[in-house]
Amino acid sequence: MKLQAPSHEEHAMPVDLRMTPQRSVVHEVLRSSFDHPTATEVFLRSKDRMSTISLATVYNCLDALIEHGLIRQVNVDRDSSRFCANLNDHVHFHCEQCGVMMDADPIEKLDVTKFWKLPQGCQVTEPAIAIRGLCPTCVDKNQKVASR
Amino acid sequence: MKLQAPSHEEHAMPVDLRMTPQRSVVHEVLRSSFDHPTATEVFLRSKDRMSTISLATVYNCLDALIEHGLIRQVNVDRDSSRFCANLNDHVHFHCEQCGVMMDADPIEKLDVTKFWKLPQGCQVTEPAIAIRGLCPTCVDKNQKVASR
DNA sequence: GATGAGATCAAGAATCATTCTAATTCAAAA
DNA sequence: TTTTGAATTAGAATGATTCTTGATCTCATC
Ligand SMILES: [Mn+2]
Ligand SMILES: [Mn+2]
Ligand SMILES: [Zn+2]
Ligand SMILES: [Zn+2]
Repeated sequence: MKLQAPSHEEHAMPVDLRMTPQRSVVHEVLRSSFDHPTATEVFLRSKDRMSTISLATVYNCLDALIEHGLIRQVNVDRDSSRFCANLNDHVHFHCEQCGVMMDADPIEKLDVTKFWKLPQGCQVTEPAIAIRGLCPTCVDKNQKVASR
Repeated sequence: MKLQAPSHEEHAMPVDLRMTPQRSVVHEVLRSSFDHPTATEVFLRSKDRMSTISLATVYNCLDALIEHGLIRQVNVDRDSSRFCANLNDHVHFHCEQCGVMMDADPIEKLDVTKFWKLPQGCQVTEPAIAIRGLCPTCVDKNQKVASR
């Protein structure tokens, strides 16, 4: 993973990203995906639109799009990174059984210092929240199995 | 990552774990470490106490100890897993600059449904919270650099 | 329109944490 | 003591990601 301390003077919006055909395709794939695909999944979907695109290029495009704030990278544990074109503030619900990942919109801002005693002198950048559980499909599936 | 749906009938406490010399050493290393070492770091520290222990065994021991609830695995993004012998309910503060990881004890229980709109029908198992920021040491270091 | 500098793309190699395999050793039960 | 399954170990395999390197493209300038 690339640790990249956000500098305070950096702008929220991209300055200049040459929107090449490959980057367009990758961006478009993500904007029309709501399941948070992995790099390989993005690669497969991109090939439908541009059969010559390579996995290396998909990784390059994802990096470029992330750096310019057009998409977000989502990590849950050490699983493959997933990617998300929803730029609104949100966290992720992750199904422990099938792996599906869904957006969860914020209701109110969480002040971490209200909930946890941070070590003296720590400066909080951002809490990373991932909500684990069972998606509706898996809840149903389990109920059916249990009642047999 | 090992996806392992927690079954409802499983017991919270370990039933039987043969406490072999290697498992003892790994456990003892973790109980005397407060910096959340990686598997390789656990391996190096274990070698001080048992020079013949192998990395494969350390991985096996960590798995066994985790499965029996004697230690916890901590993941931040896709970095190497870290391990923690603090079994009290707590979350982790992770320094973005130096990578140090510290425990943060809960003040009050967080009800995720108060803060985020979960998709209809989702069953929450557990929220995974990691707090990112700068540790006191890095805050100081940066201040000194800035004032030069 | 031609040229050159720098960005982008792409194939394949390298990396590295982790898992797997298979052979050996160990330990508790019979 | 023999048996049998578990534990240990070295080393190979895996797989996501990053790196390297050469080809290709873009676009400003001539
Ligand atoms: Mn999302
Ligand atoms: Mn801890
Ligand atoms: Zn599911
Ligand atoms: Zn630090």
